[in-house]
Amino acid sequence: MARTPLKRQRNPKITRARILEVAFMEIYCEGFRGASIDVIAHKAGVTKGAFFHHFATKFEVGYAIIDELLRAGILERWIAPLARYDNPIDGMIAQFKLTFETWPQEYVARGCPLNNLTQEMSGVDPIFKDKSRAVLTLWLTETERYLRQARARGFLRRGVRIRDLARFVVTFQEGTFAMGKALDDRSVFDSSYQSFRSYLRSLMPISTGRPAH
Amino acid sequence: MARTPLKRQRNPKITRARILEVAFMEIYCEGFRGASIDVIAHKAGVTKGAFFHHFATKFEVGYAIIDELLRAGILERWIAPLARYDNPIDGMIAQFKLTFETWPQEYVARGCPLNNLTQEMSGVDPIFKDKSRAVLTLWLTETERYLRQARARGFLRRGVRIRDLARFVVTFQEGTFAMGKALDDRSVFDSSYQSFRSYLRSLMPISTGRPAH
Amino acid sequence: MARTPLKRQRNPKITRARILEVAFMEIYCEGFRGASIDVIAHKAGVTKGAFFHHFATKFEVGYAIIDELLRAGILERWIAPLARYDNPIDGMIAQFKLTFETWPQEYVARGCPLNNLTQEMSGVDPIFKDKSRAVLTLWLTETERYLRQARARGFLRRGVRIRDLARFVVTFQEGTFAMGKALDDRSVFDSSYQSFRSYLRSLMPISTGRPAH
Amino acid sequence: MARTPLKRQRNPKITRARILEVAFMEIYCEGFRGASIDVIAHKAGVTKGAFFHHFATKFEVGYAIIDELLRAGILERWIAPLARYDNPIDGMIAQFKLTFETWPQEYVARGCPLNNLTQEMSGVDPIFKDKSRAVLTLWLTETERYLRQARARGFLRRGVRIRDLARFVVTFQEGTFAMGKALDDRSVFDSSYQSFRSYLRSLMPISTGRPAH
DNA sequence: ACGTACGGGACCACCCGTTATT
DNA sequence: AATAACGGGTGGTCCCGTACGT
Repeated sequence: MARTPLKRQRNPKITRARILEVAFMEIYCEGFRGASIDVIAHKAGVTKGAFFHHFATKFEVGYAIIDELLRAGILERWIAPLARYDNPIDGMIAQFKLTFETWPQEYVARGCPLNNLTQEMSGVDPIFKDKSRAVLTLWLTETERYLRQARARGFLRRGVRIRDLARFVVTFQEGTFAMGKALDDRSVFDSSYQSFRSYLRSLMPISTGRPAH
Repeated sequence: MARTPLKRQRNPKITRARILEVAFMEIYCEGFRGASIDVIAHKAGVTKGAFFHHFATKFEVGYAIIDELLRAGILERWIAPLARYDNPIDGMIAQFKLTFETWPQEYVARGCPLNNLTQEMSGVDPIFKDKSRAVLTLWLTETERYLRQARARGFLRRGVRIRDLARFVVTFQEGTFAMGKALDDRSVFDSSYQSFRSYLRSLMPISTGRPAH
Repeated sequence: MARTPLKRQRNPKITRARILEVAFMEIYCEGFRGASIDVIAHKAGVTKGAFFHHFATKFEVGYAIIDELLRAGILERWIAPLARYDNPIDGMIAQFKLTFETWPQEYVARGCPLNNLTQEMSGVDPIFKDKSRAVLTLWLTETERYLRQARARGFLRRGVRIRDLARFVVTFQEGTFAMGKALDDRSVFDSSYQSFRSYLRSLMPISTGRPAH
Repeated sequence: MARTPLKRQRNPKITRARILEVAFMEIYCEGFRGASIDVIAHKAGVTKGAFFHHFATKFEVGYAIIDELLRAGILERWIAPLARYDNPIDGMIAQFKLTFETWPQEYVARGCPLNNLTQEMSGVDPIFKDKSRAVLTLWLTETERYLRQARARGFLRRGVRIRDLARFVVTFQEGTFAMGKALDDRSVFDSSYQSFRSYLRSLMPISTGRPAH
């Protein structure tokens, strides 16, 4: 059979997606500045010409990662699942646990992709800041929505301030990722889970008493 | 009177300290990779030769920043003050408040220097990871020590797991810095304070009831 | 009445002309090397594919600019008008004045398009050299023709060397454009006009005395 | 004898001068944009690191070429020699002749270095424009000075406008270089010389009649 | 201890041109 | 005829580090 002359693939959507995926991984592993376009292009099996056809600058890939991948990640991992719970508080506790329990061992020391990008780039480039703020705001807003729902359904005490609590929920997750990364020790995930559950339960009405786990 | 030569004083200690201070600021503002040795040297009023005389590599300054500056920062800002409280829980709540209340406005969007460095570099260089882990461990260990003290003094309920709580205390501070940075909004500092205090108080014995703040 | 589709008209002639016009302007403003095909295509409202459909290479546009636009410019601005004068010397003086008086202010600092292209590219590409030489030769030849006519009609002194004078006429115009561009000061145009007229009149027979202007 | 390990030369003045000289030649031959820093560094026997130690940007070399080399060239080739003539008009005619007679054959098609740089870059970068304007202004000013001297000494007719004449002298030289380059024919140099002499003599007082050459 | 010339490498961006496709 | 994906390659810049010199 004649050697097919390495036919040039011509599928822009797939090419772009592949570049984006590879770029995400490279940036996640090496940091935004540590990632090299040459390497990304090479690993994605395209040339730099193709790379720059799909993304005008390196920053643009970063933006796309936030807008397309990380945002979707939050939606999938946190927001969408909450809809399945009658008691959103239970849902949050469960999702918290699930998130960190299923977090791949090799990524413990890598932390949260969104947090990494934000920490590294939000001070450098205002668009990065805007975009990560947008995703975080989405995360916060949706969390707030579910917390309000929880309160309406009687799963939260009257005095609880929804806004502060939503911020706690997100803040503590980010902090947990950061600690896991810094200590490279996933046992902090469980510690965090214990505290997370403990705090949230302390805000439930007394009547909702339930077994200690 | 002898001619006092105005020529540059050759005081290695001072020179080193100045370089370190400038490097810290540059790295804090631009990130480790974003900071340039040329710029650091220039801002410190020395040449690159002087820089490399005091620090063998760029990484070495990073190490020194963690070992000397950031470690000292934790000690001063958190650990040392706790000794002054009879009730360490009150101390932590107060120090949490103080830390974030006095955090300069222009640094809100810059976050925690230790966290920044760790996030950016711990995945790149093992020594960075070791060193930041060491500082974090110090922070955790000392916090644990005071928590144990608190429990011994009856300021914590029996069932509270000290290790988890210590991790919470540190994790939540890191998370708070990260959120403040990402959202560039210091109002999250107050939200975090409310949650922090709320959670810690929920772990106090009931008898210790105190005014609503 | 048949549906006139508003979709892009596929009129190769017009497309080509538009590309050529835009390319001329870009190259005139940015220089040949400074001009980008992407930008030209974009400004012409076509894609790069269309560009390369009409011009095999970037150089080809350059050639077309000389062959079609610049050559026509010389004919219109200089050669054709001379035919309308009984005394070609008067014609040249008048056309010299007209050329520089009507030269748009915003193009003073841009100089002569032909001269620019020639200066930049004649040393790089032999075809550029040939083509600009051809246009210049046309300019020189036609000027010579009119000068000979002038001498035949008694408007030039016997001893005047036609070839040298023709070269002077062209050379000095190029020099004037270059000076105007370099100094970005159109007052040099008037200075040049004074010298041009002064020199040409000094070559007229004495009898042709005329008012001091 | 042991191999001397290619001792690193450490002579900044010479290094800089060598880079500058090579850069001048490369830019003169290839144009500013056509010249490559890699090639310049290589031909100068230094690395890019050394290049950028001496010149912060490519533009800076261009600036230095104008400020240091081209300016000196005008002074040496034109201004200084005029001082040696009792009759500056004769001096200019003689220097005009000398300039173009001694112009190396292989550089005829390259034109005037100052003119080349100016034509290519003055429209692109304002500093280039300023710097070349400064050199041209020097050239014009000094020429004017000698013309005034000539008039004072009775070598020019009363009515001659010094400013216009100075501009003519410079403009026509630039034009001559441009024509020589474009036609790649040094015979235009002689044509220009004839016209130059002819025009300047036409401005001398009648009494100063001299042989036809 | 410090100054500075210099080495060598890497990175982002761009650019011209080709080719598959409609 | 015209589009857009893609190929390669180069170019300027900057950066960390070395080593020579004082």
